[in-house]
Amino acid sequence: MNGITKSVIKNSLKRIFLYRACLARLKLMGVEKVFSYTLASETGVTSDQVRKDFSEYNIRGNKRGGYDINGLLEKMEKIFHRNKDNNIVLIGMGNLGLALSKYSKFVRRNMNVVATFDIDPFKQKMRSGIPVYSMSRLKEIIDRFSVKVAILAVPEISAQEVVDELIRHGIKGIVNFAPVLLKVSPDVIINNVNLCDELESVIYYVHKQIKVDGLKNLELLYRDMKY
Amino acid sequence: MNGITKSVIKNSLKRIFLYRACLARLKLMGVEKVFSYTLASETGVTSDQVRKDFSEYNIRGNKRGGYDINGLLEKMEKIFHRNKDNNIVLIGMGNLGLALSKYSKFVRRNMNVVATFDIDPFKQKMRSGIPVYSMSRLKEIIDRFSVKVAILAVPEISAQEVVDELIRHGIKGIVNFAPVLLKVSPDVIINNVNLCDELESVIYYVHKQIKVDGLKNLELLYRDMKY
DNA sequence: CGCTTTTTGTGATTCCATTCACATCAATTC
DNA sequence: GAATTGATGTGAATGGAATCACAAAAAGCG
Ligand SMILES: NC(=O)c1ccc[n+]([C@@H]2O[C@H](COP(=O)([O-])OP(=O)(O)OC[C@H]3O[C@@H](n4cnc5c(N)ncnc54)[C@H](O)[C@@H]3O)[C@@H](O)[C@H]2O)c1
Ligand SMILES: NC(=O)c1ccc[n+]([C@@H]2O[C@H](COP(=O)([O-])OP(=O)(O)OC[C@H]3O[C@@H](n4cnc5c(N)ncnc54)[C@H](O)[C@@H]3O)[C@@H](O)[C@H]2O)c1
Repeated sequence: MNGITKSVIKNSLKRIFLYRACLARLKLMGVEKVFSYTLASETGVTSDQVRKDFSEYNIRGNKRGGYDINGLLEKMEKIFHRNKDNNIVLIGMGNLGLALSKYSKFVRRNMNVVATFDIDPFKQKMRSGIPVYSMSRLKEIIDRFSVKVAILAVPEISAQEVVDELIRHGIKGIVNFAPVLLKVSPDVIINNVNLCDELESVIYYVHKQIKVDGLKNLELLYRDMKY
Repeated sequence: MNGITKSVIKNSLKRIFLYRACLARLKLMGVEKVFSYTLASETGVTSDQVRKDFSEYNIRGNKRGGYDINGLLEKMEKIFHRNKDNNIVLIGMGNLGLALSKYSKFVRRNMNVVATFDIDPFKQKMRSGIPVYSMSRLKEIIDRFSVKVAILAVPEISAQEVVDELIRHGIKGIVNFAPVLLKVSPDVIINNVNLCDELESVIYYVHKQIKVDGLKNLELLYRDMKY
């Protein structure tokens, strides 16, 4: 039960999600076929990339005919196990947990938050939306709904102990919002989402960009001066 | 004002954030010096990686003596512009926006959400925490606080129009929670955070892992049968 | 049916991030 | 103060992901 776990989610997988979102939109618009370059320009990648990604996930189209949107979406559903329901538990019904529990897009993708848990008895009284249970019922619910994946939205300080408990009860994958590196055995998938870092990254690049723009202007100025 | 924007945040930068979080923890514990391999084992990377990353950001230590934690943290603060305040606006005070507006870690890192905005007059009446303004005051606030970065937590359907407005008023970087690809000019930094995808990735890898484990067991069985 | 056009699928190539290997430097020991 | 030890810092090697280039397949057309 140890070893730091970096989240290792492939870029190609993230792109596949992009393609799928795009395909769903096109389908709604009544489109039936796409070419790799259509998807490419919609998602901001190259058409080679699209085809290479499809190739990696064994998705194939019709030479010359492009791809059939329905077939493509079906294939993706199978790949992503969206044909079966995926039951999820959410731990920590604070600010973030509450927002996540109300997010309807999860359900629309067959990801059902079947129950939420909180240590705070006051939170357990909430009666709108998804039920909030005490931590003592964790095992019962995980077993009943064959839950394999959890969302963790508890404070930093409790994150590790909660994770240990989750794994003891059979959880195999966790989306972790607490800004700590969890120690788990390597067969457990951890995906760390650190919103502070995401924001700070943007600030960093914005400052850098402004500096670069500044330099560009300087260069222009210099060029002007030469002629 | 067009061109799809993928978020391009370097892994090395993300690791630097990891190191920093780790250093802050160590400092609290009263530690004053670290070696690259200390940081490495704490963050689950190799010590080469740590040194290479530091080298990329021009952070340098003492040969043989390792790194001085205070010096390191100061250097990082400078790199990340944490010595100055960074003013942020948050658009969309729905479920997610509300949670984010209450998140105290932003402030602790000198990232101040100076104001939030919502189109809904009802939301504008909220009087706890950060003020919620109507969109008509966007320009005024952005100018007054020299805001360069925004958090976007509005519905998918409004995301693009709000982004256009933000950029018109001088915003240069956006953390976008709406699951759409925003079209912006290439000098604007976009960081897309798609929580559905993050969750779905975990589900995908968990299923895959279970399959792999299954195979491993099969192999064991097979080996047992041979002898 | 064979020729042309169009798009896929993938080996070959390039590019970039990580890892390796070691020269360099600072501290410590004798 | 020379020798030794233990760390950094960085070019070189490696590996993996993105791009390129083109052969193969399907559709259309005379
Ligand atoms: N609020 C945000 O927008 C935000 C943004 C990014 C990251 N985060 C991170 O997400 C986590 C939750 O943030 P939050 O703002 O919702 O905090 P919060 O304090 O509002 O909520 C935490 C909840 O977890 C519960 N809890 C505490 N210990 C528990 C335990 N051992 N078992 C079960 N439940 C427990 C608490 O009762 C509380 O309801 C934190 O780690 C925070 O750093 C929050
Ligand atoms: N709730 C979540 O946990 C969650 C998780 C992941 C992603 N998201 C995404 O974040 C966004 C917000 O989600 P939410 O659950 O908070 O939705 P929500 O409907 O609760 O909140 C959206 C808010 O934006 C405001 N708004 C709408 N149009 C606007 C405009 N043109 N200008 C300013 N404000 C406007 C609305 O009045 C509302 O208060 C969505 O795109 C959603 O897909 C939400």
